[in-house]
Amino acid sequence: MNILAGQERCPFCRKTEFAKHLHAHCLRKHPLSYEAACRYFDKMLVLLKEQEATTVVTTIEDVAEIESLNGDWHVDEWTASGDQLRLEMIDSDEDPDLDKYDSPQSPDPEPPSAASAGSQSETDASEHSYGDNRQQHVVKIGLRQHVKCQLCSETFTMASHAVTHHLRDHLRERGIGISRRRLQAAYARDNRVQVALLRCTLCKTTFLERPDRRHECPTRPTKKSAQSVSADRRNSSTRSSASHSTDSRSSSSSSSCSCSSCSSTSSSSKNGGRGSRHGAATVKSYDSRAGNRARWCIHGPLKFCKFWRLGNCRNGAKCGYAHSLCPKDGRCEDEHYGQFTKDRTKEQTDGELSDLFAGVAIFVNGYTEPSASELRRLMMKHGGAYHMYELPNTTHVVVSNLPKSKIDKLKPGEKLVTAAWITDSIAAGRLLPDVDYLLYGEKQGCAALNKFVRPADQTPSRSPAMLPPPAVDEQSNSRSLPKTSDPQFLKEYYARSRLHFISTWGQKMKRLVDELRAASDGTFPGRQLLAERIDVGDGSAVLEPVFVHIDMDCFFVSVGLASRPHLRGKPVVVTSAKGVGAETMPGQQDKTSSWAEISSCNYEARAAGLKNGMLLGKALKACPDLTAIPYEFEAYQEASIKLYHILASYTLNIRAVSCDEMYIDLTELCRDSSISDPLKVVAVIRQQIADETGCSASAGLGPNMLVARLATRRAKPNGQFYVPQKDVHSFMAEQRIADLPGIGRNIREKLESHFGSLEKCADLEAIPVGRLKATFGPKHGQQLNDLCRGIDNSTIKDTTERKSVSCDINYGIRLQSDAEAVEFLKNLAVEVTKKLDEINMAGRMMTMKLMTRQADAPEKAQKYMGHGLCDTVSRSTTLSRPIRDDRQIASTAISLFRQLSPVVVDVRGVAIMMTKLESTSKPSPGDRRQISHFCVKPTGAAPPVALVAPIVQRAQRPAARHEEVAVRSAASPFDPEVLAALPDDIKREIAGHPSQFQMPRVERPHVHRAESRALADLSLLLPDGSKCDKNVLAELPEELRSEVRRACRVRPRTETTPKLNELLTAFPIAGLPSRPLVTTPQLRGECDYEAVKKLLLEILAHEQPSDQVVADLIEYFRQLIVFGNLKSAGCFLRIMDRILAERESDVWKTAQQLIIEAIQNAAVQHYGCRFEWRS
DNA sequence: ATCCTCCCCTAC
DNA sequence: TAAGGTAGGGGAGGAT
Ligand SMILES: Nc1ccn([C@H]2C[C@H](O)[C@@H](COP(=O)(O)OP(=O)(O)OP(=O)(O)O)O2)c(=O)n1
Ligand SMILES: [Mg+2]
Ligand SMILES: [Mg+2]
Ligand SMILES: [Mg+2]
Repeated sequence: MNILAGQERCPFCRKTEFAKHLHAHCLRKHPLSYEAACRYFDKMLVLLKEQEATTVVTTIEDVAEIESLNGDWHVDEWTASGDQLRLEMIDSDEDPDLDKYDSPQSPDPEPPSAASAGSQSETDASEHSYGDNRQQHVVKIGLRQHVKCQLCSETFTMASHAVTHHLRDHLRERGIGISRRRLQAAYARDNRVQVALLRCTLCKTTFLERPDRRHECPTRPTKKSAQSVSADRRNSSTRSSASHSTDSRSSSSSSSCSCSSCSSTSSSSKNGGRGSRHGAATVKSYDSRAGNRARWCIHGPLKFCKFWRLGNCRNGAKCGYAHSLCPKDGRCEDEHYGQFTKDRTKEQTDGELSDLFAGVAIFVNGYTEPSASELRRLMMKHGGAYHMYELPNTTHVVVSNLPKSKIDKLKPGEKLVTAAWITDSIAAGRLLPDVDYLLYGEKQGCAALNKFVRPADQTPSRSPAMLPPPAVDEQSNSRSLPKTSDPQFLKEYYARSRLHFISTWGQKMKRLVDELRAASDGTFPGRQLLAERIDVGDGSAVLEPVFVHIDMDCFFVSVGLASRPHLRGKPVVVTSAKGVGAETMPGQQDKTSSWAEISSCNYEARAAGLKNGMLLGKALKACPDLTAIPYEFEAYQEASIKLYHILASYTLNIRAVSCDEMYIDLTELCRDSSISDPLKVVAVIRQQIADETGCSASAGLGPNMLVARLATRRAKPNGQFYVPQKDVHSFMAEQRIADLPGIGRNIREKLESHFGSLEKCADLEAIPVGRLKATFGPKHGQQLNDLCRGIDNSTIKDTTERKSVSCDINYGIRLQSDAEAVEFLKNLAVEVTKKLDEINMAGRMMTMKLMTRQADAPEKAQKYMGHGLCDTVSRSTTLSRPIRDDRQIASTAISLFRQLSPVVVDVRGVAIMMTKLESTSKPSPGDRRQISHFCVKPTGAAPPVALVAPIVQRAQRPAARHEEVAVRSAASPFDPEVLAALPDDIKREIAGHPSQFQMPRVERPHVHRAESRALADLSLLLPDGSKCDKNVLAELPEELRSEVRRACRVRPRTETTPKLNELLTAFPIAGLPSRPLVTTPQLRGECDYEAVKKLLLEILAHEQPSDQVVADLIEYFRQLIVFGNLKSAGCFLRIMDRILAERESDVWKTAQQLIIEAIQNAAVQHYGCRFEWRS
């Protein structure tokens, strides 16, 4: 199998150096995460190597790239001062003559001194004999030096992508975030940078320093033949020390070297190949952090957790546990990624770890000082456990006060302590007796929770349909969610999702402001009211600009309480969790573990530590007296519209932010009306809001929007606060950094990890902007700099037009089959189309985003029907022209979905996003007139009914229901023999991810994953004379094959692609009937050319095509294109063209256009060029 | 430099 | 049970 060697062309991209390019494909072109791609590639290399005993690494870049998987580049020191950056690497050689290290008599290797940096020799890479077959490839890389690969003699210049890439990774491991780009810039300035890499070619152990001469490669010189290696792999019992696991992920647990001294270190070599390290005392690798002890986080063994590398954590938000310190030994229930439970523990770099709290497990109940997250960090650091919830083995509950409710919750054997117990113990350096900090109470009767207390003025007979969803059919029977693919599912979901509502309203309010501006006659009725209530035109007008930020206080709760005055003063939340009324259901359901989110909580509830977005269960623990009221979306919308109309009666210098929030620029009003005190104006406005909506609003005033917004925080609840320019500095200095808009949890943590604990803006101000930019990038750095100084030059007018339209559903997605997925995508496409129609735009680019269950996540998420722990992948495609037709959107979406080829049953979230929007001059067919929902003056008596007018349904076409031309694999999904032939570790991997493979799955027999096409595609695309042994590919794990397939599928986007017809010539195999096709495009079950032709002629004979027929044809042609059956596609298209040319029917003409357009889109997507079918 | 894709982050 | 949507800004890294 020489496909990887030499100059053989890549069957996919026609380039040479297959491995390199496949790797590149893996890295860039397919939707797996980078880490996963690397792993797969790595695995493949090992596999192929073992089978062929041929090196596949042909360039130094490959070596370096592979090494990056090990994280074995090592940065010894990093210093930065101002813009000067200096990197010093451990240097393996002060003496360029590396051979001397081989000789046993060579002087003891000294750790290289930093001073040696910059004195590099010409020798960049050398190979030296290490006795027998043991060899060291020493690759030195230095600035402005050429690096020569010993293997292929290819030379590279310094600061190659590969090098900066790895340096970047290593800096990240050390908590230093510095981009590749900046590293490269640093290289350009500092020629002392060097990197040394020493790697044993036999066992692949990598050294960062000169290897200890005691390194004894466990791989004996006897070069095994491919056969014997194979034999080894087929029978694990015969494995010898020379055939260590090829996959480090399993090597840590199961590979054991027959050599007694080997066991402890065998697990730490990621690329361990066939060897383990003996006596490699000088080895320094990032694995050494693990201390040779297998450690686990919730994702499995620590060393394979892709979230582990701090700072390198693309999805870091999702690993909620301190790696290696997971309180539950690798399993945990905390999948919630929201702001309150995500609680990713920061790296423990400050101070010593200890076992102070060994055996102690705390649960923090309510507000504490220090905060729960700090307590958690402390517990992690000092050997204790931190429980998100009260668990049976919780030993201490930490509280700061002791309301009865907390005593009520006390379980036997549990101790209530103050946080001081923990802090004092740490300060004392020993575990102080908890008895001094205990807060005991007698267990008393359980406090009952009033749930969903009805509005005081309403009888229970009020339509229950008005509870959360105003408009949902009752016929959809209550208990469970509709099937994901059911059109009812989306409808119902959108009727109940608060986030959908507030998101939609946010957009609508922006439009409302635009409409009000457009409709304005220049008069402002509100200013008359102003004139009545305050002195106008008396004083001198304010000179400086005045911006006001207005935000309703706990908006949803306020609206809800307007009809429930008896609940005022009590802690109240709005949530979807349906508790039955306490009065009707005596057995109070226990909601203390509810995963429902709180939408809004009032200020009484906030006193107990509640926040918007918190989980109800957690909230109830912190505040057992809580009252929950249901959503009243109509009422929120009404209040919101009133709010905007009120403001618009004073000024149209409005920036809509959300349904309960906006900025206004009062400068003009104050100047025009000669008002000296803007606070008086604001007071009048707020009073009017309270009068008309029954809800309070707060306002912040400042010289810009940023300061105004922060002033609002101070003003809340039901207040106002003005920060004039002269006070800005002092005001800003005391603002908490976390309160700055735009600084969320992650950025705050990153800030802290880089610059230590920062509390106030004054602390942030002290950090030079250059450092911020170096850490966060130019824009974010500047933003941070400006934020903490209260600098904000943006204006009220929001001139930017819409950039994207998307529909995301990440809840309730449970798909059983490909057909269901297609149905759902069609439904979703309709929603996207509606949104595009609303704004009269069409999109030229589509992005599909999928969330899929993480391999080790349970199938049932903790939150009912939630997405659980997921990986996210996305894929986008640029279309030949903007589209806004639901069928085209659906077809593109289906295609993208197929390209992402997820395990359908594991899909937990789907999003379609249209970008590159262009406004459509001409409304598309079936388009409705734009309806202005909002330019209706709300009056107290007549609620703006028009505002909630249901969206006009599109003329219902029969749902383009077509049998997906199912791609079925004739072959058995996964051949057990192939499985048996795989190396043990691969088998284990397979066993660990059963869903990745088509193992017999009785429960889901109908799932035909797109991967089943992999082999077919390969067999179609591989040139006949290829030396590529298909059997080898067949032996790859299926997931690997699918990677290869994807790599093949993904058209090279950037390089010039051969014309499709040339491709056809280049791969004439596609149409050959002799070639056994594993899968075949089918039209109505027919796949034979003549049969399809006959069918096509029949179809074309009809007077008019049905939508169904058009959909079938589109899908069939799409399949032909995807499968490379271009000849057939061309023939059929020409037949169709010929026949339809003499046809009168416009319907057929349109259909033909649709079909051709779909085909061209598919062609562009898959081949990068249009299909010239007429020739 | 600047573009593109695939993310990540934040806010309501 | 539960309804975890969306838009915009921006960074990383690759291609050109
Ligand atoms: N995670 C969140 C945040 C907000 N909202 C909804 C409910 C809020 O009432 C409304 C407005 O959000 P705000 O941030 O303005 O919060 P509140 O108005 O509830 O409180 P505040 O007084 O702090 O403005 O948006 C939500 O459903 N979920
Ligand atoms: Mg609010
Ligand atoms: Mg809720
Ligand atoms: Mg708000």
